[in-house]
Amino acid sequence: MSGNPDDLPFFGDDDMPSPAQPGGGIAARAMAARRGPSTPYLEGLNPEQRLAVETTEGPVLVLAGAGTGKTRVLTTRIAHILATGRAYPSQILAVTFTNKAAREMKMRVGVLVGEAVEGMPWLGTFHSIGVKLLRRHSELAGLKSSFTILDTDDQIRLLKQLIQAEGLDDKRWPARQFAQMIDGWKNKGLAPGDIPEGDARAFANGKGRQLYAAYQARLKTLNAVDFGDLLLHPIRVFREYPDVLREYHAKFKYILVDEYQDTNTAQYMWLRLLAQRQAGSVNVCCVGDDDQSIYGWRGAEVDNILRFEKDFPGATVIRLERNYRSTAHILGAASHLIAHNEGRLGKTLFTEQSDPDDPKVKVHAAWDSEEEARGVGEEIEALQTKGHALNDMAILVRASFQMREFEDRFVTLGLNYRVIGGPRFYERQEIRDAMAYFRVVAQPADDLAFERIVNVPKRGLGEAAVRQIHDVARMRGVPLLQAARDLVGTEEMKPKPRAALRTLAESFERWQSQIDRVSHTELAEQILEESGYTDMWKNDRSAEAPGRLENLKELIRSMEEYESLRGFLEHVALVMDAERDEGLDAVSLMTLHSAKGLEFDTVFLPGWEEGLFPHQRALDEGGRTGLEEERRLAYVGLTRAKRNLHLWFTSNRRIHGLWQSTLPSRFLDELPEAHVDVAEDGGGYGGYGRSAGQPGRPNPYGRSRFDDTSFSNSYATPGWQRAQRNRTDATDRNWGTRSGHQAERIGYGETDSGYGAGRGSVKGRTIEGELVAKSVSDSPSAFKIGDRVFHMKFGNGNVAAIEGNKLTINFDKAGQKRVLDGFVKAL
DNA sequence: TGGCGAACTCTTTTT
DNA sequence: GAGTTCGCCA
Repeated sequence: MSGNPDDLPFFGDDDMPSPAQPGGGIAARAMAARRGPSTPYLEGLNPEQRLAVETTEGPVLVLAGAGTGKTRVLTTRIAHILATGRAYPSQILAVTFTNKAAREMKMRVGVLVGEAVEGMPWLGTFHSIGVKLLRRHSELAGLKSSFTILDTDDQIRLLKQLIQAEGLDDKRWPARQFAQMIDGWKNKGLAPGDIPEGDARAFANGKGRQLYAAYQARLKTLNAVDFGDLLLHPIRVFREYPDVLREYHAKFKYILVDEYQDTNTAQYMWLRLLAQRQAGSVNVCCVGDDDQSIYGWRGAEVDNILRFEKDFPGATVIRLERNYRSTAHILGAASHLIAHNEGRLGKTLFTEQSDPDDPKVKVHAAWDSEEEARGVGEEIEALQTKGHALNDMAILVRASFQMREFEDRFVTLGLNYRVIGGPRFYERQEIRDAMAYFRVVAQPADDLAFERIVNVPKRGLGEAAVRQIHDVARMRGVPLLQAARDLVGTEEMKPKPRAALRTLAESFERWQSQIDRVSHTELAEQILEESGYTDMWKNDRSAEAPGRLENLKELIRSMEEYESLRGFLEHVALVMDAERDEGLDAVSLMTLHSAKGLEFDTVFLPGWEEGLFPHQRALDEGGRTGLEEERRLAYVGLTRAKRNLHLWFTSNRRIHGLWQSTLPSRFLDELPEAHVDVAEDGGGYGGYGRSAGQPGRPNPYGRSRFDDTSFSNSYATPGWQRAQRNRTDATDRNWGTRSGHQAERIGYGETDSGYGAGRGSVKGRTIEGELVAKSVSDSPSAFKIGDRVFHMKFGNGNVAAIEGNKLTINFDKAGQKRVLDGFVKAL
C-alpha cells in the first residue's frame, strides 16, 4: 500500500491549477461561461442575502436566523466568487460540520456552477479537511501518511488497556469516561502538557495527564490518530512550521464557514491560523445563528460567534431575518420562546406569509409514551388521507430512546418511517468486524483491528494466546500480525493455537498479495468467506443473524463506489453514516440535534416534559447555560416546521425501565398563547396515583393545568420545584436492601448522579416503580389526615401527616412510613 | 477455552 | 427493560 494520498478517490482531484497557470479546463470553462454581465444566480435573492453574497472582500459575519436561506447564501457566494473569476475552485476553503451539509453544499454549488465544483477539493467537514492536511504533512506531525483513524470503539479499547497497564481498576475509572475527557481536552486544543491541574487530577487519582500522554504516545506508535487529532495535529504543524502555514495563506483566497456558532476552541484556533495573516485582506465569511447553538456539550463555544467582530476588526455583519419557511404562528411561538434566553445577538425573524387559515401550534397531552406514539400515529394517518406525503413529516425527539415507541407503533400501523442518524450502519458489530479484517489487510500494522478479529470467529485463540502475541510484539517492537507470524515459526505456543494462528497469518498474507490483483470488492468477499466470518453468522441461529449477513452484503455493495480498499476505509472512518434510500415515502424520525438544517411541512415534537426536555442532565451539569442550550434546542425543533407543528407531553414515562410521572416542560409555559392551541383530543394528562398498567381511567385527583384552556401563567416553573424537591428528598430516602424494604420514590435527578455516598448503595435500588406511577405533584395532596389508604407495598393504613405531596402513614402491618401520595390509593 | 447465568450500567445530543 | 460485562463451572 503506498501511502500516497492521491491514490484515494477522496482526495482525487487536487487543488492545482495555480492562478499562474489556469490549466484545468473544466473550471475555466465554467467560469468563462458564467462571466459577463449576466449573473442569473443572484436573481431571487433579497437585499440582505445579496449583500452577503456580494461582499466578497474582507471579514463577513452572516447572522442567519432559522429558515432565512443560509445555505443558499453560502452556495451562491461560492458561485459568485467563481463566476466573477475572483478565485479558482481550489482556492476556496469551505468548511461545514456534518458530512450531510458538505454533500448538500457540493451539490448546490454544482447546480449553480456546473462541473467546476469537481475542482473544489477544499469543501468539506473540519475533520475531512483535517485528514487531508495531515496526510500531506504527516511527517511534520510525526506520522506516516498512511496513518489510520481510530473509531470510538478502538479508542476505548486502547484506553482500557492503558488504564489496566497502569494497574488501575478499569471499573472505577471507566475508559469510556476517560475517552470523553480526552475528547473534551482535544476540543479545547489542549495537549497533555496543557491540561489544567484540576482536570488532570479528576481522573485516576491524578494520573489523568500521564494517561493522556501515554495514550498519545501509543497512538504515535500505532501510526494512528483519533478524531480530535485531525484538528490538533494540523494546528501544531501550522504553529511550528510557519512556512507551511504561509503556503496555505497563499492558497486560500476565500474562507467560508458554515454553522459558525458550533465551532469549538480547537476549530476556532485552526480557523484563526488560516484566516489571520500579517497583511492583506482576510476574506473570511462565517455564517451562523447564535440561537441555534446546540453543541455546547461537545465543546462548542457560542462565544466564537459573539466575538467575531473583535477577532476580525472591520467585519461586515449582515443579518438575515426574513424567514421563508414557517407560518407566522410557528415563528411567533419560536421567537417568543427563544426570547427567554439572555446573551443573544438578537434577531427578529419575520415572515410575509400570513394566512388566517394557518393552524396554530398544537399542544397535546398523553397519559404515557405509548399513547403519545398512538396519537402521533393517528395524526399522521389523518394527514396522509388528506393527501400529505409522509416525506413531509418528521418526529423530532430529544433523546434517541424515545424513538423506540414510535418505531413500534409505526410497525404495527404499517407506516413507512426512516430513522435518521439512528444506530449507524458502520457502527454495527458485523460491519466493524469486517472492516477490521479489511484494515489488517490494507494496513498490516493496524494492531487494534488485528486484535478485534484474531478470535472472531472463534478459532481457539483466547486470552492466553493473545497475550503471548502481545509479548512477542512488545519485545521485538513489531506489529501484532508480524509477531503472530514470528510466533508460528517457534515452539512457544501450544500446537492447537499455533495451527490456528498459522492459518490466520497465512490467510492475511494471501489476501495482502491479492490486493493489487483482484478488485477490492472481490477481495472483500473473499476475505469474509475464507476467514469463516460469513459462516459464523450463517451458523448463528439467533434472530438477528440474517440481518447481519444482509448488512455484510450491503457493505460489499457500498464498496463498489470506491476505487480502492483504502479509499473506502478512509471514507468510513470519516463518514459514519451510510446513505439511505430516499425514494421511499416515509416519516422521518430523528433527534433534535440531527434535525438542524432540515425542514418539514409537519413536525411532531414529543416528550416535552421536565427532566427529558429540558434534559435533567443538561440542567444539572450546565445550570443556566445548560437550560439556555436546551431552549435553543427547542427553538431549533420549532423552527423546523413549515406549517403544522405538534407538541406532545406525557404524564408518565418509563425511564430505566421504571415508570415515573412527569411534569410538562417549562418550555410549554414559555410559548405565547396567541399562537398556541391546546388540543382537545383527549389524552390522559393529569392522573396521579393511577396504575401505569391501566391507562385511560379517569383522573381521581383533580384537573390538569391543561384542562383549563390556557397555560395558567405559573412561571413558578415545576422544574425548579422538582429540582429542589429532589435535592432535599435525596437525604431522607431510604434505599432498599436486598430483603425488600424499598424506597418510596425515585426521581429523575438522582438516577445517575448518585455521587459520593450514593455510589456504593446504588446497588439495591429495586424500587417498585413498575407498580405505580410516581407522583411529584406540586399541587397540595388530595388526601386528608385520617384518610384510609392502600399502598402496594405496605398495605392498608391511615394518613397521619401531610407535607406537600409526602404523606406519613401509619400502616396496619408495616408501621409508620413516609410515602408519596402517588403511591397510595384512597380506599 | 467457551458457555451460561448473574450483575451491572445505562439514556442526551456527534464529527 | 435491555444490552453488556463478569465470573464461575464444565
